[in-house]
Amino acid sequence: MLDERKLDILRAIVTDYVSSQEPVGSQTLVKRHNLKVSPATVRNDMAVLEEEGYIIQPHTSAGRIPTDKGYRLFVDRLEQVKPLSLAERRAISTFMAGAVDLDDMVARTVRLLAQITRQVAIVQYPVLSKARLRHLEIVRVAGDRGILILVNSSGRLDQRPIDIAGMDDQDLSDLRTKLSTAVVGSTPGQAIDLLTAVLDELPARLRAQGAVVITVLLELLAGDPSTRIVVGGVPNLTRFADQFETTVKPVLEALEEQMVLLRLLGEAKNGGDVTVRIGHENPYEPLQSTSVVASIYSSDTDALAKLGIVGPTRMDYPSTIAAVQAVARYVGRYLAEG
Amino acid sequence: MLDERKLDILRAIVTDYVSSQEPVGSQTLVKRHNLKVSPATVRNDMAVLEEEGYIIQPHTSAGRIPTDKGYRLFVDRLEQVKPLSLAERRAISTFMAGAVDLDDMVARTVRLLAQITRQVAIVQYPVLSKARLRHLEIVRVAGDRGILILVNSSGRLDQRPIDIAGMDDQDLSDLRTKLSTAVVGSTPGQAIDLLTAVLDELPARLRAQGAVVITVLLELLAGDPSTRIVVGGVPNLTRFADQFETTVKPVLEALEEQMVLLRLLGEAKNGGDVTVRIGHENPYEPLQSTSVVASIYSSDTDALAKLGIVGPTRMDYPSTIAAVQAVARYVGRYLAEG
DNA sequence: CGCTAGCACTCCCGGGACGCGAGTGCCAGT
DNA sequence: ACTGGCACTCGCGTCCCGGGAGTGCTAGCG
Repeated sequence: MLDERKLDILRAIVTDYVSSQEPVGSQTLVKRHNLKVSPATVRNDMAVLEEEGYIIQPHTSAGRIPTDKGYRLFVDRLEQVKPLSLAERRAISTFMAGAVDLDDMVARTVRLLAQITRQVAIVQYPVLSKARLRHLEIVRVAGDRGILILVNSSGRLDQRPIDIAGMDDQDLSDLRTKLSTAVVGSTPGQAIDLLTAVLDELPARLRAQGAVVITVLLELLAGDPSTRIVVGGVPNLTRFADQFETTVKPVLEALEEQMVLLRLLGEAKNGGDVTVRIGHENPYEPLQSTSVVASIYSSDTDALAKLGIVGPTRMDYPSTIAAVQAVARYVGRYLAEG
Repeated sequence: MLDERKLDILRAIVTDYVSSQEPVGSQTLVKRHNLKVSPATVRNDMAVLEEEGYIIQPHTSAGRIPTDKGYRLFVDRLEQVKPLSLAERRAISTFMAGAVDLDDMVARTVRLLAQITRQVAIVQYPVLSKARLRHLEIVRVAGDRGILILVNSSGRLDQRPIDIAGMDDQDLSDLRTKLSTAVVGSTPGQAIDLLTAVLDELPARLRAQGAVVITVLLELLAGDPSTRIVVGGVPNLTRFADQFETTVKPVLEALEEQMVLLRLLGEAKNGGDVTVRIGHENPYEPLQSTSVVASIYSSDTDALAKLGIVGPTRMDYPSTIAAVQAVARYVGRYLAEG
């Protein structure tokens, strides 16, 4: 059905269209890719590709542009991932090297990704399901208000305000010790199980307050902390001002909605490979003419979180995929090392 | 020079132009604001206003639009701040009521502000210069890596990774106690002074490590934590797609730069009043055709931080100013109460 | 049978002409 | 000091038209 030459032609159409942003015709195609056949032959092949749905004409007597299906085939079978240049690799590692804490690392990652892909970057905060709790603290802030603080082995800090009315410093200290000994050293999942038993061991005097605190603690442990998502490189959208309605506007709207972002990154597979979702393949209606390139990043075997970019379907897939992959790997490695 | 009627006309031009987004002519002006004079008279007055630089014609034989100077006069002398509707006030308080912690509060504030002004909202994290340190903790995360944690009376948490190679748990505990007793209860400013003395009191064995930790701690205390800025309502820019080059693009670029945002909010005065910076008055070149409406928010007498919105110069100043003012007050009150 | 050269056809796009309408400035009159 | 009237300006939408890029088809060639 599609012989080698037709695939070559499709590949040429995609790359040309991506770089020129204009429908590409048979003649220019032959010239630019010095094919060994005549424009007429190319036209015949293009007619077939069009029948099969890989390319379309915006209007009669215009060149062809790839359809989503065409991009899909291109991504699946035709492209080879471009290795990053040495300069780019070096940029990545120096960029990440200076990170001082988790927040900073995520901020740097998103900037880095936006910069090398020149698209809008999305990075989800790491979820360390296997991370162990290292520390639990209760701090009196003022009067009846306190804060419950959790620290885990990845350096992540969680906090939640709690009501500590009616407890003196000794009470707080006791409660803290009880909770701390029960919970420190275990994973969030284990901790949830362990906590239910703690309440019974509390001195009667602390029961009521303890129950409140434990409830908050359970929420904190169970609540999915992965909800946090950071976005960067939004000004890159200005490159697509001509597609305002189809690209800029829907992307801006999507970026404001954490839920949408989660779904966009959502089905990135665990295979370590990069997931590409093209146009209508996106789980979010308005992003019909954009693509999402996403990947899981992880340290060791523990799946951590996802990151990716959003851009027009008409993007440079080989470079973008390579960049996302590289950044995901570097971040994973960085996390593993600390 | 400018009699009452001319001011009325300027006021009418501004409000009409803001709502219609089209240059406004003498005839429509007379009709819509049922002025007691004829279009010809209005034209004469407009000629004067134009000479004085308050309005211009985009081209001969078109209506007039306000200049930055015109908006300035309008804001300074002509408008009266629209009180918010009851529904809006109620929306504000219910919106803020559910905040669980500082992060959440800031997030809610930015969403709220974006929603009621329908512009891009900017909120700076509160800086509590008078807040007291409540707690200091050193946690071993893994092997040689630790975290230094500070909690202050406003519920803010700061953290910094530290190298704790060569210290056992007892050392850590000692160091923690020393630092904690020295510092807890004082303001960041005082703490900086106090810390310099602490090093001498440390047992010789802890000197080297202690110096490192104290250095980090000093950085943490001195470093301006107000750098953090949150942005929201970016999709509101889509309303101004027609002014892509002058409004959307520069704003998107400004939003990416924390420093620029700080400068934009920068000179909001302490007077509790709202600052309006119109067009060329902005300290950032590319924002020539946008205005910034900003205010300080504070609990009690302690100045906390700033918040505001960015939008086209052609915006509804009375409503926007009222909204920014109201939100700033509510947030301040909320912070004061906890 | 696959490829190619030639050719007629389609249709987008940019530029020029044109009329409409909103708006202006000016002047004479009240 | 204001107003009515009037000639003038100019942006904007519409239409028309020619050029050009690109196509599909067909006949011919190896």
